Amino acid sequence: MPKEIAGIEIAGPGFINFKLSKEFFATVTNAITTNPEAWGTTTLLSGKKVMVEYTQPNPFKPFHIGHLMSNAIGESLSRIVEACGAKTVRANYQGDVGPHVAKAIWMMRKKGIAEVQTLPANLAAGWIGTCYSEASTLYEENPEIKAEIDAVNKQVYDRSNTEVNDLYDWGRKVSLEAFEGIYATLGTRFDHYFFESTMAPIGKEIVLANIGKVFDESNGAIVFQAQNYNPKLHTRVFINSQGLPTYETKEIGLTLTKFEKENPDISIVTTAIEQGEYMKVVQKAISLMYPEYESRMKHVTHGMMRFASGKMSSRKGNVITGESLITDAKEIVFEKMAERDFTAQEREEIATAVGVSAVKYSILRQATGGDILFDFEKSISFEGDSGPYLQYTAIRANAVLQKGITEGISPSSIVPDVWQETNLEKYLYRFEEVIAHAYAELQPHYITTYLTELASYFNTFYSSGKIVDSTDPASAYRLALTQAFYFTMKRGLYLLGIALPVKM
RNA sequence: GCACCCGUAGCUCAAUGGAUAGAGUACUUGGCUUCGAACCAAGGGGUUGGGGGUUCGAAUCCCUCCGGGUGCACCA
Repeated sequence: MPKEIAGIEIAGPGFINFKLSKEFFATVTNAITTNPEAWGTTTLLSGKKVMVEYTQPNPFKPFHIGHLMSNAIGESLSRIVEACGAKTVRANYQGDVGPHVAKAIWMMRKKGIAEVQTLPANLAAGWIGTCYSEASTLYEENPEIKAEIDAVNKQVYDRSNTEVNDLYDWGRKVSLEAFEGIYATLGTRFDHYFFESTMAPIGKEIVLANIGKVFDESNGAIVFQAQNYNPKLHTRVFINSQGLPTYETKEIGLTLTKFEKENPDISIVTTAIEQGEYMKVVQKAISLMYPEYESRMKHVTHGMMRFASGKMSSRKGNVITGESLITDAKEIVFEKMAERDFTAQEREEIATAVGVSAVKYSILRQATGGDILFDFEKSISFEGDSGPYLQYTAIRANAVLQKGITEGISPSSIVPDVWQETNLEKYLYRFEEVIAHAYAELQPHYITTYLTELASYFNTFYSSGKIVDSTDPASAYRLALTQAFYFTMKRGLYLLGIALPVKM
């Protein structure tokens, strides 16, 4: 994807063997350092609106690792399309109805909520999640309890029991509050929250209106026979034989609501790969009714997080959730910072930024779609190929810049007469090309790989000699390069959804 | 059984049909009185699951076999 920076066409692959001119390096360095706000942007999606849906947790259930994966990928994609000039709209779709709710409420009622009602939202939500898990086990094992929970499920739907209503309202509110805390930790802010409870009637109306045209009756249910349009697809139920809308129908309601509300040029949905086939069927049905939406719907999938050697528990021995993963990562950062001189508040902020970066990096370092093999000690890495490595390198570059200021040396993009070109220079200019590539394939890991290599080149440059040296006239250019690197890394980390603390 | 995704160094992963398939990790060794060592430098480690084909050129595209994951009617 050839592109021009200040009139100079940039090269494609194999850059490292290309002989680039000093004028080229000077132009690139100057472009980055004089206008860092514009660096790391493209005009590919200029004037477009892109809606990105991700995370999708369920109130009353724990925030799972899958939600963490979807969040890391979705947030990064949101920022990447934004960098390509689009207006990004972030959406979250949450399952606030269904059997899981009834299970949790049944157990909540059994235990009583008087004591937990005063707890902070995250602890109360944790307790609700435990209620759900315990009830799920009983639901499978005990037919009488199953019947009781099914009865509660009906009450949740028709709101016929005040006690159930109160438990539902409180539990939903507390769950959503707790999720909000997690989003804040992860650096996500959603523009829209959609709920299954509201999408069900919208979708049902559309399905009923298209019976005979798109949908058919079969064994008392309303189905869509997708294989008639594409032999690789299959039949799915949209309204079951009891007249209740299934998840497919809710998805139709959701998609149409999105287009009606925001009319995005592109609508991206990030989910686990299990939804892959199902989503193709739903999108086919939508495209028959609304052909104008067909090319605008995109689905990005991620795999599961699998655990090495059967170690399915967190550091504290509990079941691993998305939340516990972050907590565990933070604890390791606290241990690493033990000897450093920080205030308590700094410690908390740094631990969050570095811990989250370690987790996000482990998700965003590989192509989306495949499973991630997770071994806590190895995967949450703070050395080498890791999020903290990138943060550390950026902070170190900034420390050099600060020293330049105290020594009174101003950066200059003019390349000295005697100068041995570095890989850092040869690689910096490719940043925007990489962003374009990441957008084209909806793959954040291109940026991760690029930043990791860039950091490595900077560290080599850094260790090859002093950057700030008032006796050396080349110091000004070395500072400009350092500055160009710093801006690029800072911007790149932002695109991955990783925060950059001022120190660590 | 059918469909989709995947198989690359001991392990975890990269590689836009293009040059000697690269990183990290692990292992061995060297480097902090310096701008932050969460760092850097050096070393060994490969029949890209097997076999065929297309191409000037294949980890990448096609066929086949083997192995793994996921999905296939009233869950989400």
